[in-house]
Amino acid sequence: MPDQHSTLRARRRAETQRTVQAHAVRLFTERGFDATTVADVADAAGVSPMTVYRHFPTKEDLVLADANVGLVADGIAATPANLPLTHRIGSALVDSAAQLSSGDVHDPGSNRRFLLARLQLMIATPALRARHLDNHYALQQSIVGALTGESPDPDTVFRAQAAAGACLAAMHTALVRWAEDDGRTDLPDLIAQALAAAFGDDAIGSPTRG
Amino acid sequence: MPDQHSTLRARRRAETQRTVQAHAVRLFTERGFDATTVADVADAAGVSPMTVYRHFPTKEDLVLADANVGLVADGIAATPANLPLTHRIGSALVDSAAQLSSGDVHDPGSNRRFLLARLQLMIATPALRARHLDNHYALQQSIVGALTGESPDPDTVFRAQAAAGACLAAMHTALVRWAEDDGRTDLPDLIAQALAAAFGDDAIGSPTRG
DNA sequence: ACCAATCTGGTAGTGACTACCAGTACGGTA
DNA sequence: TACCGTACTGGTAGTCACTACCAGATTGGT
Repeated sequence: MPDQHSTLRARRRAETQRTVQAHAVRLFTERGFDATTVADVADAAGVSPMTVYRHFPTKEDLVLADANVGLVADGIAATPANLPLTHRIGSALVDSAAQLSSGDVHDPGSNRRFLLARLQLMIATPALRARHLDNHYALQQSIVGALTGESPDPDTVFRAQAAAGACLAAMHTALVRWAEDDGRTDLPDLIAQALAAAFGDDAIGSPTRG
Repeated sequence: MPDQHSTLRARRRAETQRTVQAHAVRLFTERGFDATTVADVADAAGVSPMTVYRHFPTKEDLVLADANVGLVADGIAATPANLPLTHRIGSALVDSAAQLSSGDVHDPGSNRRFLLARLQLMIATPALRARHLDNHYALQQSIVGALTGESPDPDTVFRAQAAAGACLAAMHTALVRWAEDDGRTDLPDLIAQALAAAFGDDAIGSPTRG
């Protein structure tokens, strides 16, 4: 069997995923998440309900699915290990946000606009908000992994978990504010402000921004 | 209409709620949350499935429902307003945990044991974990309300939200550790340690413990 | 004894989600 | 070019959470 699967199949698969997710986010935004059935999404995307479930395990994943998982953890590993934990995590979060929130605010097809629409859905819909916070919990574990490496010391892991969870919660506050402002405020700035509010104004090093 | 409803009706209602929830947590722990249907819970509790839904809006609420909401917010208001935000929130969290986690570890009918069983379910089951984190989000809002009062200044609210979210995330790390240790460690101590790991060892004032 | 409010239960749905099965298109091979 | 294993897609039937809508029973106050 070919371990490197064909590019054509993979591209088609990614294509349908993007199409289905785009139609889903559009319909959810227009009519509301609960008022839109999976069958509606399937019809709009021109596929069968079965195909939707093949690509997205649950209806909620139509909004939550994100290809950019792991970006933060990679950024963690690139920070100097001698800094305090909250320093390292905070800088990585700010940098990742700078990468993800790039793009034009007014371009409706931009990645930034799509991210914003998904985020607004996640905040407004209870079921999505809950799942979104649980994703943060998973992200926290990957950050802890990047911070502690193979260290089996329970106390080290515990401290890293507490720091990572606190940083992510502060970032979440910034994300909510960003969504409420409809993306008009600079997201990395908001995250830095939230981190400063939680950990003190001097707790965050100078992020890599001009 | 009588605004103060009869004590007999209220007591019976609370009684059935306790019974149903106790059977639910027991069955969920024995067989797993997903493998147990609401009908199973209703049968075990000796009521109809309809009655279960009258008392608990969703299956998840059978585990999540907690009468002790508002305890933290009350504790916040009792803290001196001149302390840093994370100080005030942290002390209130430690104090609330001391009240809630009291009771014997070995007494299977104790409130502490029941709280522990529910917490272990919330951590092990993805759907419950997500809802639990969303409850923390609601708790965060109530803390912010207790902190800021009627202040309409957006920046004040933003800073309070960031601080409250960060403190709650640190507490959650402590809760997970407590559940993993099956309640053997002192919960207020764990929370204080988590807060110290996130905000620095000197960030938490002396909690009201001997 | 009577009324209003509440609690409880039954029925018939909707909708998310899951096997199980069949048809079809792709990718590599002879 | 013909062939075959694999993956993608679709249909059917079913489970289960959850929701109106309705009917009977119980409680509290008049």
